This record gives sequence, structure tokens and C-alpha cells, in this order.
Amino acid sequence: MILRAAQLSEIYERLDAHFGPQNWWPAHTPFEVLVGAVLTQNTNWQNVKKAIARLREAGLLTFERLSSLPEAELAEYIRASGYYNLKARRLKNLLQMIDTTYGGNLDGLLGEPTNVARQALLEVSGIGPETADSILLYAGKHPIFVVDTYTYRILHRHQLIPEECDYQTIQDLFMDHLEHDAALFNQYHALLVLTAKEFCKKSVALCEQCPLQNV
DNA sequence: CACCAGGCAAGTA
DNA sequence: TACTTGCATGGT
Repeated sequence: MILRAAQLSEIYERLDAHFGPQNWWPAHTPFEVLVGAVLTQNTNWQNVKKAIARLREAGLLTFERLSSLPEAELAEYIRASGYYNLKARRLKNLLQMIDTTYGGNLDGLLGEPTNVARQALLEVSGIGPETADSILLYAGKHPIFVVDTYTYRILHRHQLIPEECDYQTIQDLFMDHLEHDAALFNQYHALLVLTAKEFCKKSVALCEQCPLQNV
């Protein structure tokens, strides 16, 4: 039950042929990626879209406007995304770090070497590996592979990884055997999300129609 | 009604 | 260290 290097390319080729180019993340600006990355934690993207829309309508999708918004008010704007009190706090923690360490300049954070920026993000309470890597890849175009529950579920359903397999192990599988290219990692992760949503739901797997059968 | 959705941190023993 | 719990809305 181990994933072979050649299978990573095979999986990518099949999914890319099936779904085509995706050009993720669905956001207008790097700052919007940052916000969305926190709001989508364990949450349906449909709910996140509602919350992002509320912030956009209020003109709050900038570092300065969101930083000056009281936490309690921010929580109300993002209510539809669920865990809204928790996420308001986490966003504030993140903005605070960018303010104190990078003078409120998101590009300052994203312009750091990947490992430095990743460490800075992980030190923020509420930012874990997936959120950090999503920000690095999709807001900063850093060549780092984003692992999520979909990635795990698809690989495990196809018996390519064991049930006990942590984030770093899965990320290393991809990064040890693929070219470190942001555009490739972007597309690969987007393809895995689409595949999970269409063919590999938690309670139902439509393996007969899945492009990955018999990999 | 039950279950699910692009996590993470804090508490417990 | 290993396991459990809290956080919460909205769609199916």
C-alpha cells in the first residue's frame, strides 16, 4: 500500500485530460485568497462564498479595512461561513502577524523564502499546514503542494496510502516526486478537489465513472 | 431527521 | 503522547 512515483504522474495526466485547466484559487486578489483560506476551514465553499460576498459588498477586502474592523463586527459579516467567532479571531491573528512583522504588507510576507513564510504563518494561532500552504501556493505562487481531506480520501480510497498517514507524509509524496512548479501544484490540487466532489464523496464513491479507476 | 463541508487548537488522562 | 471535544452555518 504505497504510492509509486509514476502513479503521481499517471493520476495527474488522467485528471488533467478529464477536467482541463482550472486556474485556481477562485479569488480576485491575494488578500482575498488569504481570507478565503481561513473561512473555508472544515467548511463548504458555498458558505464561504456568501461570507466573502458580504465582505466585498462592504468594501472590506483590503488589509487596512479589515484590520480596522472590530472583531465582533467581522464575526457578523462572516456568519454564513460557520465557526464565525473562531474565524474572526483567526483572521485577526493573521492580520496582526502581517502588521507587526511585515508592516501590514502582505507582499512582504509572500516575498519571503517559502520556508520562512510558511513558518511565520504556522506560528499564527488558527493557521495550520493546509491553510498556510493554500496561502503560499494560491496567494504567493510558492511551489508547495496543498494537502486536504480530499487528497487523503482519494489516495486512501484507491489504496495508495495507509489509513494512518499524516499531512507531512502526504505532502512529501508529491513534493519528492514531482517538479516543484507552482502552476503544476495549483492545477493538481484543483483537480483533486474536483475529483472528490464529483466521484469520491465521503459516503458515496462513483468509482465506475472516476477517471482514476485502476491506477 | 441525519449527514456533510477544501481544519485547527485546547482539554483530558 | 494519544485521544476527544468545541467551534456553527447552510445545503442535501
